[in-house]
Amino acid sequence: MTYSIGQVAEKTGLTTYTLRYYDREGLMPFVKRNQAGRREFTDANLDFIDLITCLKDTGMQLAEIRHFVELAMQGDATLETRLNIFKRQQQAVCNQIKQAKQHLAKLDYKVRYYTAACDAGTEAAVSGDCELPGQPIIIDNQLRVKKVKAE
Amino acid sequence: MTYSIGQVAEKTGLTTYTLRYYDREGLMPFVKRNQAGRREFTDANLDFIDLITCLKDTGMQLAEIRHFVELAMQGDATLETRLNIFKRQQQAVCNQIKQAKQHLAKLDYKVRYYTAACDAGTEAAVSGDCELPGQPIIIDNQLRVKKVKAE
DNA sequence: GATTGAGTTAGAGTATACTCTAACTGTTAT
DNA sequence: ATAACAGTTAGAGTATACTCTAACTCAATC
Repeated sequence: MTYSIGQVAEKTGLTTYTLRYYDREGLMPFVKRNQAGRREFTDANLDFIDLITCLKDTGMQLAEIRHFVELAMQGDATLETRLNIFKRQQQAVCNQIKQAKQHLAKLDYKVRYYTAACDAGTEAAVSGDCELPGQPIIIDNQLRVKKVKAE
Repeated sequence: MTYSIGQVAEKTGLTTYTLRYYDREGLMPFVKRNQAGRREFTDANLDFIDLITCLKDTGMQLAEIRHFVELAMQGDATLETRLNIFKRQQQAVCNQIKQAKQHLAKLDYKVRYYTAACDAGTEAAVSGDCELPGQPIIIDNQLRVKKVKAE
């Protein structure tokens, strides 16, 4: 079972332009052609494209990915180099997740801050340094624009 | 206390080129100039630059960030819009973390796979579809290149 | 007062990753 | 056999985010 470039585009979500671009950039030297010169992708090829996508999405540049592909084409002699590439990328993604969580903490604070400000009707009523996620948000009821309902 | 553009570059890790570029792109309309026309950054400005960096690092484009800055400059009338921007970005980062974790699972599998392959000396000895993280990695000792020490 | 150093601008150049166009070819349906 | 369609290439164009250069200004030091 093989797939045309259009079918692969559908399956992967990449455009045919992008797939041909990747091929030209040396990211897919394993894709065979039929007698008419058209690409015929196998299931193994699709798996490899998924891997390329994984590496790209985790911040690896196309040039580095091409390098990895070249190593993979050379067979067992490059096993250790490839292992190290994955170890490095693994570490990189761990750091990315750590950083993303820090960013998320900041965004969480901003949401709480702006929720309080919306509630009060003005930023002036909301205390504190917007940049300190740990800090409690205090509303100065004197400065409210929208009045609070008495209980 | 104010800081020159060079001091801000040191503090933030951005280059002076980048800081001026951001200013030109309308990301820092709040930065004041001294009588000589030089930028004078306040601590509040530094905090805002940190926020810009947070938004950029979580995938927001400079054009969107400029839009947010414009809203912020308009004051309380845009509080809700700004709240919604942060809510959307919060959700975006959650998804990014989820995706990164999936990528990491794939990379973890690759590391285990290549570790086994390095150990065996050849990929041929390592079983299974490299693309299925759940699958156990089995080594065919018949195909080993480096022999295992007998116990 | 000249030099050094850090700032200013406008605008050109670069890197990366696509994205599209034009001209052409081979396969399939009418 | 002709039209429609999906593929092919080389090469140009675009988007985004910087990155640098040139020419100039201002403040401080020798």
